[in-house]
Amino acid sequence: MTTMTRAKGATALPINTILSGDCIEAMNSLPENSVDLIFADPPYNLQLKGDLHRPDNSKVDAVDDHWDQFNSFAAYDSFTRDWLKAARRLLKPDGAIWVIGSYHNIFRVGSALQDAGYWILNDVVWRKSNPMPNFRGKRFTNAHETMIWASKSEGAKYTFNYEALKALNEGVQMRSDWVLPICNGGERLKDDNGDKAHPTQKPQSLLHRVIVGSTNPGDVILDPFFGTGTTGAVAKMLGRDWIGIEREESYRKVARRRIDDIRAFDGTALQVSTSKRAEPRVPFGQLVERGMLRPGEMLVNTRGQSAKVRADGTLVGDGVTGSIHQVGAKLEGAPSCNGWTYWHFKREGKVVPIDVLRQQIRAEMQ
Amino acid sequence: MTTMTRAKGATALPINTILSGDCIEAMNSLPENSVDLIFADPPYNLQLKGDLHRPDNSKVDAVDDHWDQFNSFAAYDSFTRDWLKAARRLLKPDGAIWVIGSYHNIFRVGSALQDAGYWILNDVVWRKSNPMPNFRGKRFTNAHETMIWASKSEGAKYTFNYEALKALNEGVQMRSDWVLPICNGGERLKDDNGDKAHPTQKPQSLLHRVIVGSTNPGDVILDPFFGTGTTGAVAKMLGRDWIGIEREESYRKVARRRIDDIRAFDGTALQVSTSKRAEPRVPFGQLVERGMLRPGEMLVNTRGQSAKVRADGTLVGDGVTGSIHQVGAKLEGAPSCNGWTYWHFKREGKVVPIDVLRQQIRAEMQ
DNA sequence: TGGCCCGATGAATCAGAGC
DNA sequence: CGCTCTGATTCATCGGGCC
Repeated sequence: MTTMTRAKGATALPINTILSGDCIEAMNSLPENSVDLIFADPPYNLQLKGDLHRPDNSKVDAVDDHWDQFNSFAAYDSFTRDWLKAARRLLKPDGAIWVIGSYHNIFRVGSALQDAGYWILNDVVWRKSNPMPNFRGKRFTNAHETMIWASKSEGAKYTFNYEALKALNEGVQMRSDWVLPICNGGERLKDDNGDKAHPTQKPQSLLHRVIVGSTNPGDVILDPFFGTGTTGAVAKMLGRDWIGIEREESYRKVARRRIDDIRAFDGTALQVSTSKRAEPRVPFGQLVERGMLRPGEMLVNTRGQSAKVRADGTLVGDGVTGSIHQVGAKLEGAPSCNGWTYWHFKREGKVVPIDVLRQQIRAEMQ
Repeated sequence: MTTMTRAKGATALPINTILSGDCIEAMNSLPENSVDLIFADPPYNLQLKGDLHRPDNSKVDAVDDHWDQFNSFAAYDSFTRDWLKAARRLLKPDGAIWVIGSYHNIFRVGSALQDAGYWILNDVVWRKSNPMPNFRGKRFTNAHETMIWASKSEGAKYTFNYEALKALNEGVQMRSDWVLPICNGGERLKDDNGDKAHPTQKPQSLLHRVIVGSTNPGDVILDPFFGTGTTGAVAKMLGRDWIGIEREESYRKVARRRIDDIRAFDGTALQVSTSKRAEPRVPFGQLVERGMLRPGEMLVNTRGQSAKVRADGTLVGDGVTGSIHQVGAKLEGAPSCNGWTYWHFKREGKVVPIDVLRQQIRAEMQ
């Protein structure tokens, strides 16, 4: 699988190869100004305390691997500065970098990028369509991760395939928020025991969008935290060259086998990246938040019975508190009720179904 | 509009007032540990080079006000550290802060928050349903902003109205990505010339969700970059007290007029759904004391296993003696168990969860 | 073969009161 | 502060087994 090409300088660039060892040392062994794109999924520095159980008492498989352990923010910052510096040396002047992270580390990474002279082009939010819930109800569902896209320096002529991304997005300009499912099912790589081969494998759809949008065929893409090689797999499919760096032999082994099995331009696994979303669900509470209905306002049904809107989007009526559907069902003595068509509000003497307001929101969202 | 209350210390807290002047000095004049929530929309440190024009050659009205100019990252970081420090002094130990920003500044802010000892709880993405397109087609549509929600320190007992937010989201737990429209139309405040009064006015819907989710009625909310007072307006509507700090008289004037025109929602509309955790605790032994269950009576789980009730409110089953929770956990081999939903008793041939008896007691208590 | 039900699981900084 | 005990808490998806 190893192929060597000559870079501008004297040193060879080991394209389509997985390098072993520490990523900073490995990067420093490569020629400067030789790489078109870097995609990096560094350790997130999660600081997990005790165990976490689901409500059904099953235990959550935590990311507690040794490679994610740092003693302090200072240690993490130092590590981040070092690998970002080594990475920047490798980038061609018009090259770019993507880094993915969560709130645990992404603010450190973003600051370090700016301090190192990179120029941030966008932050892009990966909105997970199926994230793990917050089991204890103590915070918001952690439903996204953040990617930072930056050029090597201000004013660089980075690659951006605007029309290709627009086509991927059904003819509409690609936005900075991408809705994509997490990596599971058949795409999730298993080890010989049938367990997941890597705790944080990224979906190919995410890399597909990154690579289509910010490289051209024949470009060289480096991933210094290669893991099980999603970057290399998608790069190969899309006719780009790649270099991976990975410390753990177990990950390298899985990645090698995976990439060897891929033929270029075999995009069957990527169909999910263009799949259409279902019609957006509009929570009734959003009508209250947006001021379309006031807390305290009365809704009425066709029989003239009424219920009061509360600040959290629940209704109070007939001695019951609950959703528009629940209170409607109670009033009707029915097992269920479509609150959207059941309830009405008054404006200028007229009685209007609340579904009209939902239609307005959907029209804006289109 | 000015109201003064006495804080714990000697200094008065000027609630429901807009303070003028520099936000750091103003914050330092207020008593420490006196504020429940801080919402901050600091300058974004935008670095716009030259004017931006739409495809039809019309000029985009950029954010280039003098208050948004910083000469370097170092100057911006210094400013950020200073106001975050002053803000942290004001927060009650169990208080929290929200800061909103874009990729230009949010990584600096996030790092500074962590360095100052705040503890990040979530980052929340405001996904704009109608953002300004990227006119030049050189980047992704900048379609979101990022908010960071943090407690004053690790382990603090921050306020999170989980059930209210879940109700707002039609019964599904609230995620870290919020889809809300930008502020325009009638909500957008105009100055006397009919131009927009403030370049970055935030939508009320955003503040509604923040305030419902992380404060209780009667709490004090401080906004050190008050602008045209969205925070104060929504706080007043929702029955919270507020303090604004704003340097520009023109913004203060618009904000004062705006907030004076608002009336608060009535008390029952402000009540939100609460968690079971808030309900009074009922010892299982009380069911025995009150004769709702007899000592010697057998309880059963859904698998038909049984345990005997003792006079002191403990159970004996499977060779174990202990609380309803302990014996249930032992039978399931689980780390914990909610005995109230796990155990059932028999009456007239029917199997009834013991939680029904707890509900009876709670109904009598209310 | 199809439909339904059940179990498993995913980058997670996930409790609070009482003594 | 530390220890003990109570008891609250989940969404989307995939795959396997069963009828």
